[in-house]
Amino acid sequence: MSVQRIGVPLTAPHSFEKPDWLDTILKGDCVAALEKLPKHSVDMVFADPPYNLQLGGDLHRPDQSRVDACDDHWDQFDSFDAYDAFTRAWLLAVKRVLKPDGSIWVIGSYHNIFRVGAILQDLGYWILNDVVWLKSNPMPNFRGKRFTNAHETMIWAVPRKDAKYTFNYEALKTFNDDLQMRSDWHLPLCTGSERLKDEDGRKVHPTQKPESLLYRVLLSSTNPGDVVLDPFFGTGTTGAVARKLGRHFVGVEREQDYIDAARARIDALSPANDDALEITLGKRAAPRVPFGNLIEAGLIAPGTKLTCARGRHQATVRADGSLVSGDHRGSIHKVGALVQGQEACNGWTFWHTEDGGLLTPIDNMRQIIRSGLPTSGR
Amino acid sequence: MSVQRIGVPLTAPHSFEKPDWLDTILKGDCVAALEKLPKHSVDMVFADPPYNLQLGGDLHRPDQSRVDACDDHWDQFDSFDAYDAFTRAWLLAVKRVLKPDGSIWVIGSYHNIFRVGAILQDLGYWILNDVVWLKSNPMPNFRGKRFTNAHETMIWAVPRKDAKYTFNYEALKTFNDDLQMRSDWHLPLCTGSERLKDEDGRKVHPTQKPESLLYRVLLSSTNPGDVVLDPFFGTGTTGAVARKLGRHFVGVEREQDYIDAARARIDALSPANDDALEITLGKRAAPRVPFGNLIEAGLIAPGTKLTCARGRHQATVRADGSLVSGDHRGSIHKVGALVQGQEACNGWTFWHTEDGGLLTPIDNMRQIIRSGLPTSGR
DNA sequence: TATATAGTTGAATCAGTCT
DNA sequence: TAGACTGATTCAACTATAT
Repeated sequence: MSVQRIGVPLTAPHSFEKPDWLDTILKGDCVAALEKLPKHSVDMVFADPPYNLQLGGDLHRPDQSRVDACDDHWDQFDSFDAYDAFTRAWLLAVKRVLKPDGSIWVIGSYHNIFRVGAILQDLGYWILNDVVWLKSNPMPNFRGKRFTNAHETMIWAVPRKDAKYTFNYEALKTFNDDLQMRSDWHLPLCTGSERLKDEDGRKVHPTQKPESLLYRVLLSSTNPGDVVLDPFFGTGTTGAVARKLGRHFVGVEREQDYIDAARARIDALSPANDDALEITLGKRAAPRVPFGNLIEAGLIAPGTKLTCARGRHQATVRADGSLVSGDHRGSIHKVGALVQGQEACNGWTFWHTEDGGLLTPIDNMRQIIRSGLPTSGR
Repeated sequence: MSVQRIGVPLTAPHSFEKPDWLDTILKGDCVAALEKLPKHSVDMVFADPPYNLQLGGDLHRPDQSRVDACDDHWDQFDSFDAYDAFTRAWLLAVKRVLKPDGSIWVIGSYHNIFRVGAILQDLGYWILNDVVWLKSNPMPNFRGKRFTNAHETMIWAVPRKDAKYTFNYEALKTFNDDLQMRSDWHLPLCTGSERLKDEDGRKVHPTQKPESLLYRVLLSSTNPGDVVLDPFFGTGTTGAVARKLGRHFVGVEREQDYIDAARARIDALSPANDDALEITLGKRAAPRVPFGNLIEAGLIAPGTKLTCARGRHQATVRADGSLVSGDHRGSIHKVGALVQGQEACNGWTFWHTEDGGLLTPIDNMRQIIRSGLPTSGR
């Protein structure tokens, strides 16, 4: 994978000086700072605005340790109206500096993304896709009160319906093993050595995004030499990936601590170093197929009897994918272990369905699900 | 572990006739039809509203065959304002008939889901999760101008912030091979024999949802016997799955063709038997057993020494079920917290009895009480 | 040095009942 | 209604320490 170099040829027909704001971080409120940029001067915008989380008291893990919540002042808003006004203001300011054929990405969670999306549409932006970032290692739901919040949503939009935006279809397809890139991206959180820490080992920013995410965003919707604006620059992930990919950046950030960290981070990079790119490529794994999927898919009905290969043990399937065998209840693995008096058991190969005397391991049905073939329905 | 029965016994203390609208499809506009239902009469709502698709002209595949897009007249709105007014109206009508502790699911795509989500919040609904349905076999993006649109978004919400909603956490966890269920659901489209076709082999409804999706929705947020409302009933996937899972349904639909198809589809079904509908319940569903009961039952004697799992902390049981450890006195939970210097502690899992070097959590004795096994008495 | 075990952590709108 | 009390609840990945 090769990368083109930055740089505008000095002899280009419309040559111009490199603007002084290019590859810098503007300090201040984003709406005010964006007034310093010329109209239609950036090719793409990546924005990670405050999510307006409305957290209650402290949350503790089952081991009693306290969750380090994002409770920073910049994430606090008095009401939805206040958040909407804020959102409308910065999206308008962005629209002025964005080129007519540029595009914008905004990331958010269910706390804010619906408001952002509706306001984007109200302001005349045209949504191209929503892309979901599926986290391979999200924080669990410790109290068991909801589904694990395992994704965030990105909206990709253009400032007008008929914009001729950049989309590197072939590059993305190659990147994705020659399959069209889908709207679901499986990537891990920003942890480990990539996560910026201060001298005391504390994270510098509560919500630093992984470079792998920005890598895909910039690769898909910008060209080398393009200018990428991030109005909520934070610790500069957008700038770091832009530099690695040979794109220009301009950031806006209010907090001096974040600016310092971002500046140091980006200055340490040399542009378009292929080696540096390697680490940004995320892992991708095939999704697991839990036993419950077979029931949903109609491959196994609640009430079905399962047996082991020798017919010694029997169990009945319940609606939630649990098995019952005598007094034993639980997952296919747990009940398989219990009926055998063993510590562990692979339920997929242990349990079988019977059809006319023919025993078939339930693992075979999992293969049907994985293959994507249509199932019979129930 | 018991299961509620379908239907209300006529002799029950607060007996009432089965409402005439139960398990029926109301024909007409959804706001008008919902006025026929009593206030706070449904436990859960699943809504698949029109998507407000704005397709400019026909879409063709590379081989020039026309894509059968969703261009039915019910899916056309003149503007975002019109769509918002429509959305506000039906979400308000739904809020009247939904029980205060019920919940609502709404499914949509990027065309409409941001407006729906923002209006839900504006109307005072409290979002619990957004759940993404990842399609294992989505329609490719034929023009290669965007990412393959491979998912739809569902919003799960309650009508007020402090609602005590139904969430079958343990059942879903069992369903998912003993891992808590996440907000990303990988499920195939509705195809094959499940997809309703007319005599000419054309699909009856353009956006028929897979039963697997509804199966998971109903399993997670309803109990057997609950009433599920679908204000955009279409060809009745919600009703079909509700019947299979021993839930009641009520649907609203404008098109007679859809009503006929849905009615025939549901009438052909018989509900699963009660045993198969039984689901895995968590500890919260079990009756409370005070620590003193173990003493009354003779499972533990006053004066017994308890220790933590590592033997670091010790305490003595007193006749009233309180513990003493140094200067600390109080319940198993309070003393457990005090000796560790923590705010809270689950005494049931913290304290252990010792027998020949073997440590056993006192929670095991609680299991004996709950199981109803005979104890030694006093 | 390699492997095993223990500890830490991540954008989180995270309890229910009785007095 | 506010406060006290009971007691339920976690997954993947990385880091530090121990063997």
